[in-house]
Amino acid sequence: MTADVSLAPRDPGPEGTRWLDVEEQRAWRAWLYSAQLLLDRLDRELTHATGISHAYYEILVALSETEGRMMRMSELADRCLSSRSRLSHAVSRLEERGWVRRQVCPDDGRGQLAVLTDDGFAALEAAAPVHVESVRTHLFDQLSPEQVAAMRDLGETLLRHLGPR
Amino acid sequence: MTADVSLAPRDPGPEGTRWLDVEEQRAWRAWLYSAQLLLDRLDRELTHATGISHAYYEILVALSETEGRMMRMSELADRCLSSRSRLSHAVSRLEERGWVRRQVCPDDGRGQLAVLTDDGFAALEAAAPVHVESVRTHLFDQLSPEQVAAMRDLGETLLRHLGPR
DNA sequence: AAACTGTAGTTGAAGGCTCATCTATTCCGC
DNA sequence: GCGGAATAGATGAGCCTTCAACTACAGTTT
Repeated sequence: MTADVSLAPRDPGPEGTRWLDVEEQRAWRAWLYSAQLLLDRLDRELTHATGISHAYYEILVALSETEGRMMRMSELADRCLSSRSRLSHAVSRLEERGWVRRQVCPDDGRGQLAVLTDDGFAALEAAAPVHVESVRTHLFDQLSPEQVAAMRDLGETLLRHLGPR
Repeated sequence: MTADVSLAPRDPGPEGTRWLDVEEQRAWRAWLYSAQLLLDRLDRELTHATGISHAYYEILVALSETEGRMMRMSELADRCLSSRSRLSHAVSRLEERGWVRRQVCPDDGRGQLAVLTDDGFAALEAAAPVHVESVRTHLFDQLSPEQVAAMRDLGETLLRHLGPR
């Protein structure tokens, strides 16, 4: 029924590949589908209700949390799990909206600071309740406290392996 | 520390928004980051090792699992959690690679069948072990059997809410 | 069978992401 | 303080996704 296994029957012998068994496939598919659907749903609802994609939202949030509402580009990229290039493009677009501006970093002539403007902060303030409600509706309202604990445990376990680099 | 809450202190009163508490934030952040990192990692490893993105991989897998290795476009889109438009573009690109071809649906003159070619199947056969190994390394090898069970439970619970529609 | 409505799929434009490349600045060893 | 290596960030091309039309066929009504 699933991806990775449909091929297993055709290459059954002991040839080194650690194929997934039926239970693993189910777990994997359930995780993958739910993750894709949830991320997609949250992004869509936020975008349609506020005009801010989840990617932009994360940038605005990161900036809003710092002293002075400003942050070095590369630090911001790390926080947002974004590549430098992607962040640079995104900040350019946020600049066009008037929500962020760039400023040369005083300490390091190579560096740039991304600064959240008042308009940007206002946009974030308007979007936050919408997003939180969305996360509640599609995630927390669906889960028991035990499942929330398991979700956290799972996430933190994977994070220890995957990053934060 | 996180997104959704950084704004909570500034709008503390009882104004209707069900903000996340500290525990919920941790769970949410852990899930979000781990999901983004894992999806990204798997896609990157597959793409770099085989030239097949995860999105393409899912299309090839879906086709490979059917009788005759062919499927209606819209059914394929549903299986891959893809929009019709996105799938249509993707199939066009796979057609250029010679991995899929289109064929008018005999039953329904409006419909198209996407058919996996032998080359496409061969490409999938080459990619599958790479992908499975990646999923094992970054997911299953990191988790206890209990965590795998929890992951499945979580995914299935969310799927009941989010779809499949 | 003509007209309407709904469904299947495609298309093109616009925005977003990735990758490779490029510039500017800092750091390091001498 | 000079020259090379490393770092910060920007940029442009190409690919991918989305969105809003658009075409074509099917099913339904009259």
